[in-house]
Amino acid sequence: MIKSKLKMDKIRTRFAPSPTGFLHIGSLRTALYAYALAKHNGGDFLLRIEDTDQKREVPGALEALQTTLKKFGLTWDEFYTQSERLPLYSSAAKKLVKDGHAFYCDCKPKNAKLEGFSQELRDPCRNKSLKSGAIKLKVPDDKVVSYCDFVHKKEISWNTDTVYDATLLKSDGFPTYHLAAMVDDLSMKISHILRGHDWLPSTPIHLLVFDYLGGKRPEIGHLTDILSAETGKKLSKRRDSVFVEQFLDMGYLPEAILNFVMLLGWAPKDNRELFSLGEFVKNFDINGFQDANPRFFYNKLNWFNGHYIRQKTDKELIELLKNGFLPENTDMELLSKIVPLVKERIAKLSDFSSFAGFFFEKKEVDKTLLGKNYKEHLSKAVEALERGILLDKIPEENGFKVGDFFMDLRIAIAGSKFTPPINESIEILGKEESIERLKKVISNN
RNA sequence: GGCCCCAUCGUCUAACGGUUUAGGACGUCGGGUUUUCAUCCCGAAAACUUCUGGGUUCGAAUCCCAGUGGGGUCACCA
Repeated sequence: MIKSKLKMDKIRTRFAPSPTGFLHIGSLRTALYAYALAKHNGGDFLLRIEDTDQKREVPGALEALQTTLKKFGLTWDEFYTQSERLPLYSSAAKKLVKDGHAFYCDCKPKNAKLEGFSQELRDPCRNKSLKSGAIKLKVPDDKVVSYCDFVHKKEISWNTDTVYDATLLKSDGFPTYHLAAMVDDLSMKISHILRGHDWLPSTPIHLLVFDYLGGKRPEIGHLTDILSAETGKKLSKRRDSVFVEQFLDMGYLPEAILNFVMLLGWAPKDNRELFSLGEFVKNFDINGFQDANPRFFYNKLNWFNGHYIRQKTDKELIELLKNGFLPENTDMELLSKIVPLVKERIAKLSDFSSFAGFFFEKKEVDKTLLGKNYKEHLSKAVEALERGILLDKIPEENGFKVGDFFMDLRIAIAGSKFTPPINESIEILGKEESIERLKKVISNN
């Protein structure tokens, strides 16, 4: 019997962000998939910083990026910075000129944002045989370039008559993405390029560059765009929360964000939904990629987050709450008593204050919420507390309706109809404070 | 506008030509547990039969074509 398993080269993927700000939620997903693709097959996952546009670089962005990636458990095996590899790109560009696949251009750079801008397909400098300036790709006429996308699992092709003479090396000596990324993917022996859908239209440029540079072209796959639930368009910084750090600040857990995002654009055959990073890597299947753009709905994110919050031990949850979700100078002993009561009531860490805020400060009591017998209810409760009698006995002894009695109590103590269990809350709050709050409501006409 | 991608419940998706009266999850609604809310458990509605119209086939959500609709992209940014 012949076991014919194709001996594949080692899988090597990369995440290649530019250090221009926070980590986009879509980028996190791209990184996750690239990581899983590599790790599922025992391969390497590289982090490559594409900092070839000095103007857009944001100080500190690189460090922030790495910190965030690590929070999600996405660790890399190798690290590269393009700005430290400049000679590689310029010599590659010069080789392309020498081989007749690129040319120098001394036109002044155009700005796409300017009004009346229109891209010319064939650059006027392509036959001038200039000896200096920017270097552009000499796109051949009427040729078909194609590749098989491993996300969409289909062949995609272009006629080069629709491809413009893209700039490869800028006049400042820095490469553009079109050059740098291809040179690097080749030299770093990347086996699979996984990137956003927005790169799909410029893929023919990259195919040409790969072919002219020589060597084995990596597999290429384009991930779907994540669409805004409201607009149905790509998530935008202006309207939507798009940065991972924003979600962290809102009180979403890394496990939940990761789990949510992995199912936007990928699904297993058995429709399983709960995955840790490790489980995802184990179950990862390249056939699970989706073709259609998903929408970012918060419902499921919230559900995942609630789920993962409940998975935490009280101690772990306290540590998480310490990251900016607690009132100033929170008493830790008090907190450890409160946390078990709110754990299954919150969907986000930031919900803590709305459920447990009354433990730390007196809340305004809206009298219209109280029942018509509230004074009687509260007076008996005060009496019981003062004499140390169990509150549970009060309704029966006085002929109160149990629900009404405790509801008035709840509102007077916490200022809300929705609270943690009121008996336990009173115990935590203390007899004195509780009595004081009840009396205040009784006397405040 | 040119080029490219896409199209199953409100949302994320399963179904890879026939076990489909299209399955699951979130959300919604109803019920149970509970002194509230939440958790948890049970159940229901939900895709004018898989955007529309053609074709291929004994048979199509699944393959092909067209239309329509949605998205992306057209820089010396990535």
